[in-house]
Amino acid sequence: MPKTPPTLSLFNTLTRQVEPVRPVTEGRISLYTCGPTVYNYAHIGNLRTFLFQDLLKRTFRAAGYQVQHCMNITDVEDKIIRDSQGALAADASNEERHAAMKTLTDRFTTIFLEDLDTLGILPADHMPRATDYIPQMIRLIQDLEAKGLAYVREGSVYYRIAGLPQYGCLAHLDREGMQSGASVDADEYERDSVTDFVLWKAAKPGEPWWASPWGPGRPGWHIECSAMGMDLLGDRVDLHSGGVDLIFPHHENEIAQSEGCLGHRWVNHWVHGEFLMVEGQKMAKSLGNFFTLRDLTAKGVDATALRYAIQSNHYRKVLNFSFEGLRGAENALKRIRAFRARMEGEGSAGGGPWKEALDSTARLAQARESFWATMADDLNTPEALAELFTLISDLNAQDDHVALIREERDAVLAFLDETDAIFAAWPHQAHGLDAEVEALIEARRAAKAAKNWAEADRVREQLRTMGIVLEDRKDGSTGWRKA
RNA sequence: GGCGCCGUAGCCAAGUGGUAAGGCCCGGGACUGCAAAUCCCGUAUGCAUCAGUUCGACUCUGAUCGGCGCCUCCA
Repeated sequence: MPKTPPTLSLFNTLTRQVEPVRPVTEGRISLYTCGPTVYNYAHIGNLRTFLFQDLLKRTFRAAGYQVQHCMNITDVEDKIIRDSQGALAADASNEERHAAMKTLTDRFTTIFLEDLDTLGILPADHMPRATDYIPQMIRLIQDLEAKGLAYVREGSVYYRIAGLPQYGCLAHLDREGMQSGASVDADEYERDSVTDFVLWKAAKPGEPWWASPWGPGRPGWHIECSAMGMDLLGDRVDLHSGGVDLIFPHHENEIAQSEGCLGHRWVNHWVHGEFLMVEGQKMAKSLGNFFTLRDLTAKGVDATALRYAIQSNHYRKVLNFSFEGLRGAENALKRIRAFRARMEGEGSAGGGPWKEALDSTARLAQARESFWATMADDLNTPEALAELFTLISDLNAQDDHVALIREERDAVLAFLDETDAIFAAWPHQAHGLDAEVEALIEARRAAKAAKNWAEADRVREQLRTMGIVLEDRKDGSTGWRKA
């Protein structure tokens, strides 16, 4: 890797343009990604966003940046309270209410982390839970209060958006438009303006609460990201991301909270991932096309294929998830993995039709350059993968005719490692063979030598059911790979 | 009503002013005992429709049709 990493460009929601990412500190990236609200299983739409964030992070890392990544776990929120308090008696103590909430959020936090692992999503450096940052949130709200940007109504605290000129800059909303579109939340107490949002909610009967300068209550919907983001990543963050639906109100309100407190720009680059549809329709439980990762793996879907299917589409385009697409992804991965296995082996050229000789070193260098140029241009994964595939085609053809030497094969493998560090779908596989497989391969070799084709085919089929695919080579030897 | 996105082959999907990348599927061929893998050839005279700008448009402009999102639950 070069000492100064290459500049990568990303679409910035603030400006609605693809812009180079200029980190506050050269060679380092601070990244805040909005994590889950842990009250249920994540669905594949949620996971698309987390996969996109993983791609974002891995790309910067692979480019040579040191990435400091913070992903929050939101473990206090309306739906969490709704789903965790039902079994409690009306006079349950606050301790009991907190315990019930924690039981629910602990359970789904564990499940969430397992899902991330299944999909090859790297854990963040910081995964703070909102309930561990209540004091920081209170201090932040007090600070906003002191600056005249927050006001109290009946134990709740609201943000006065009229006090922040840049309010609306991310979502590109004007206040008039918001006024007419604003809905009324019957649960809310009186606010100065319907567009003001809540920072701290006064406790209602049956809800867990924390003590605060404004009486018992709990944090509002957006404050945790501001508090934890500033606490863990600082006053100037390079990248902040989430799904497009978070642009408004969540991220707009984070900006209001953080910049109202700091008095200057908090996040330089906001990046948002698009939604996902299923078989051309919105994903909805009522349509029966609502999937969690576990729904899919139970159907035999390979999580890596899902990862590939999602990452082979551009993150800013609506993705149409389909089972046909998943099959296509599996087959595309087979091609890359078979190529990897071929490069890991020694090669045995055998002629065949051939277009023209090529210099594999130069060809590889060109592919690598194109790959990075296209990734640097707003994470254009479809085109980056196209570069990889054309390289594979060219080198397969070359290797058919004149076997690449070990040194050349190793250079190709290094590039596969480099790209796999981003896509996490074609890693090196351990090459150990157990004795049983070894014996079967030998048995087939003997049957072949005796021209006992029926027996040879039977053994080959037996191995195939064990997940081992044999490939007879031109020179008479037999190779194998995992299916 | 306001703001915004999208419509490219059977499916997925880049390109975004200079004459349609790539993947999957499919057909033909080579190689093979047969396979597998791989290679070769083929598969959109056309990029929702119509009109315009231009020497030239999928790419710019306008209109139309269709799909989607946001406008205080939401990945």
